[in-house]
Amino acid sequence: MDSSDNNHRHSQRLPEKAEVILDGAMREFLEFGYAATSMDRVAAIAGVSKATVYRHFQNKEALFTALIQQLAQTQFQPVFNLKQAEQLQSEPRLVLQTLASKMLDNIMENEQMLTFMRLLIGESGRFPELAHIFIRSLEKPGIEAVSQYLAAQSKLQLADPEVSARIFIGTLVHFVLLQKVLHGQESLPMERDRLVNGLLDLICLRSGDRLNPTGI
Amino acid sequence: MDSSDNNHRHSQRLPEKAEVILDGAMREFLEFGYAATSMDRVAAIAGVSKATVYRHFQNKEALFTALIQQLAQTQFQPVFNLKQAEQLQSEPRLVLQTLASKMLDNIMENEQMLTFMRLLIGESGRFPELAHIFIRSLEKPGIEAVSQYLAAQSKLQLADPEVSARIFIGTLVHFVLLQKVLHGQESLPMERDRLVNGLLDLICLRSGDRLNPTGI
DNA sequence: GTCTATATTCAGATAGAC
DNA sequence: GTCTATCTGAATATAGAC
Repeated sequence: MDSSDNNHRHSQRLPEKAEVILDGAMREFLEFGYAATSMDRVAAIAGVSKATVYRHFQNKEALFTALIQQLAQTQFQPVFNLKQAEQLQSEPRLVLQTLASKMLDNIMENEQMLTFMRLLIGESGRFPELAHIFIRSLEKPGIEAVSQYLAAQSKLQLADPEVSARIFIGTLVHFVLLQKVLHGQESLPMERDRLVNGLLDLICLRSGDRLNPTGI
Repeated sequence: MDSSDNNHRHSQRLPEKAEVILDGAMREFLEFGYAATSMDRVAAIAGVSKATVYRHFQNKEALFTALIQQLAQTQFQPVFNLKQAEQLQSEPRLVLQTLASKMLDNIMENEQMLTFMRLLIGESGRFPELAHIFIRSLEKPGIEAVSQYLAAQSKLQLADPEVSARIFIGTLVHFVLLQKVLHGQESLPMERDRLVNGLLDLICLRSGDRLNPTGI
């Protein structure tokens, strides 16, 4: 009875079995996808037996959903840390440029993140709850943060800040999707800074700032 | 020897076995994904034996790539038919609105298309050539058509039409991805017309057209 | 060309010893 | 709690008759 609590005695930094299993599961699921990942390999990589895996996770689906939840809420969450300090001390265009840069850096140069996107979108038909987690942990906070920031910039005079936020994020996400996720860099090249600058022009230029050569 | 050409004698409208197999394969791959689709079920749905499937397609990968190629180049190609007639007789904003409407109708209300996007993105890591086909058949023509159209509209005075085209298409694709592919309609609602109008405002409004209330 | 039957491998999941 | 050993079903692919 009292011999069963060797779990939280002084094992604060021995990684729990569940963690080890999740680590192995991450590698496998990200590499092979859901269906092609075998519980045999998950167990082998974690260095435990298959029975142990099944003692910690009811079945393959449960392991997968637990993993995706963990990834969405820890590994791949950051990005939208627009501190108020930064927001206030710069021009909106500079703030947005910094944000776009951070966002693209965090995603495009992180092969694991790209693989995660492939996996999650690919399984979004069979695991709609996981897609929902992705939206709540990543897309929704992102859109809301940008939206609120844009709404607070009276200089920009944006008629619909939430729509502007979706244009901003949508353009960048689509860029990542095309260039990296779908490997379109060579067949459909586009310089990153060129796109970002054009996007910022569209969002930030108030009337009178655009060239105005001929009539009107 | 000469008994082997019963293939193209008068069978012009008896569907060939390969077609029947591809039809069955489409249903299976779209429903279950690549790894979880079994050649047994493909054969059963097509009404042929497994050996027949393997006589027409070298293996599962070959069947899958043949299928995706066919889908990308026939089933899911249309969309960007901006006839010159339409282009010339309307205001750019109206042309773009029509285009956005057609595009969203064609994708958002077509569950097969959404499933196809999930499948292709999900397998883009393991089948990069297929992602490339997707880009060449769908994304590239789309971006180029919009880009050329925008470039020809001198009224719009767009500094970088190709970037504008990417913003236009990227915003719409991301909208589809969020609302439909990832099932974000309830958790992150956005009215379609509101987004499209805001997007058109951003792209089409020349200087002086925006509200200009206070100073400047 | 198409079938039936089968070889072979491997999957998810569990029983029972320790 | 963790292991070894195993059940059961299903997967890809092929051999060989017709």
